[in-house]
Amino acid sequence: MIEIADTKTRILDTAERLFGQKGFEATSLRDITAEAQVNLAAVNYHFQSKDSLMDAVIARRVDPVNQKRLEMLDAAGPDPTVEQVLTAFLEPVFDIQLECAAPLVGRILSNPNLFLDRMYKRHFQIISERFRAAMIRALPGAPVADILWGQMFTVGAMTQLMALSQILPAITGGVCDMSDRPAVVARAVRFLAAGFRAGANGSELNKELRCAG
Amino acid sequence: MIEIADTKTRILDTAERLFGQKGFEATSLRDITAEAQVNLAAVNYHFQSKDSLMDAVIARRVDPVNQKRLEMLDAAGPDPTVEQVLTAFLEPVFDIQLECAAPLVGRILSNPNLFLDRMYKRHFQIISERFRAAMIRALPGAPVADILWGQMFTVGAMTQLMALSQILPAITGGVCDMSDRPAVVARAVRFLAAGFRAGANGSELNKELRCAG
DNA sequence: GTCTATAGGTTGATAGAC
DNA sequence: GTCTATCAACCTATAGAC
Repeated sequence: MIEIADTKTRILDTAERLFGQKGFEATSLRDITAEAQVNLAAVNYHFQSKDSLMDAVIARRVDPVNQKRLEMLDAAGPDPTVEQVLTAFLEPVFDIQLECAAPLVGRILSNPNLFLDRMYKRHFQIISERFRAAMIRALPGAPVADILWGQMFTVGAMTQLMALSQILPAITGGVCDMSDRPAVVARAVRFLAAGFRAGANGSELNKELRCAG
Repeated sequence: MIEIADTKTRILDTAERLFGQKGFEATSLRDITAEAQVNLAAVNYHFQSKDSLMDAVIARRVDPVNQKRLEMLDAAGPDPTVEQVLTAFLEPVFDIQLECAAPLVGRILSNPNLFLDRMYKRHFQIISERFRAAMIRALPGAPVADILWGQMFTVGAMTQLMALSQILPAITGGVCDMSDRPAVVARAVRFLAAGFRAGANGSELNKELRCAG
C-alpha cells in the first residue's frame, strides 16, 4: 500500500527539489504548490514564510548527516587516522539522496552571506571544530593553518561533487559519475589524505607556522 | 584626474557586484540602475536583456583569465610538472578582483544547469581539455579517470576559496585569509599535487582502470 | 544615447469562509 | 487544516519623446 505523504511533507519534498533545480529566488511558492498539489495558503500555514520553509528544508537533511558524522568520528576512537577522519566527514554526505539535496547545498554553500548566517553558524560550526580537533590528533605537530586550509579544500571538493553530480558524466565524457558512491568516497579520501599529509610535511612555506610539540 | 566610467561600464561593474552579493534572480535591474546611477532603460539599450547582461559580466572576467592560463601552460613547455600545470590553472584566477567576481563565479558554478549551458560549454570546456592533456603528460601512465576526478577536486577547492573568500577569516578564527594570494596559490598547488600523485600511484581501486602505456 | 511612462505579468502574504 | 479571493508591491521589457 502506498502511503500518500501529508501536505507538510509534500511541500518539503517539492521545495527541496525545486530550490535545488532552480535556486531559492527563482522558485516561487506557486511553483512549489502546483507541483506538490497543495494549496498556496498551506505553505504559509505550515511554515510561516518562504525563508522559514528554506530553513526547514535544510535542517531536515543536514541534521541526520551531522549526527552520523559524529557517530563515525566517535567510532574511530581517540587517535584516528587521516583516512578515518576524512571518511567520517564525507561518507554520510553521500548517503543522502544527492539528486535532491546536492544542488541545494552546493548553491547555499556558494552564497557567502546566506551560508555564514543560516548554515555555518547553525549547522556546521560545531562539526568543523570537532573534525579539526580530530585531524590535529591524526597529524600531530602539523601547523593548524595547514589543517584549516585542508578543511577548506576538503569542503570544496565535497561541494563540487554534490553540486555537479547531475552533470558529472556530461563534462567528463561519461568517465565520472556518482553511481558507485563508496568508490567515490574512497577516491576523495585518498586524494585529500595525500593533500593533508603533504601540507604537514615540513615545506619551507610552513616552517614558521609550525605548532610547538 | 578621475575618469568617470561610461554608462555601459558602470552597469557592468554594478551588475557584477550585485549579482555576486545577492545572486542573479535576487538582483533586479532596478537595483543595478539605482546603484550605477543610470536609467533603467539604458540596460535594455546597451544589453538586450537581463540574461545577456549576465553573459557580458561573466565574459569580461573569464576570458582574460583563460587567456593567461593558456599562456602559462604554453610557457611550461611540452612536458610540464604537476605543479606547473596546477599553477597555470589556479594562479590567473586569483589575479582578478576576488571581492567582485568570486561569489559570482562560485554561485554560477553551483547551479548545474546554468553552469553547463552558459559557462562550461562556452568558456571552460576547451580549457578543461587542454589542462587534462597537460596533466596526462605530467603523470604518464596515470588512469584518465584519476586525472578527471582530480580535476573535479581541483575546481572544487578553487571554487570554495573564491566563493568563501569574504568569510574565510570569520570561519577560521582569523587564521585563513586571501591577503597573500601567491602563498594561497602555492598552498593549494602543494595540496592538490599530492592528491594527483596519490591518485596515480597504483592503489587497488585503480588497477583495472589503468591506461595502456 | 538617454529619458519618462507604462504595459503586462508575477510575486509573497493574508483575510475570511468552511 | 484547507480553500478562494485578493492586495500591494515588485518585476522585465518596450514604446516613444527628446
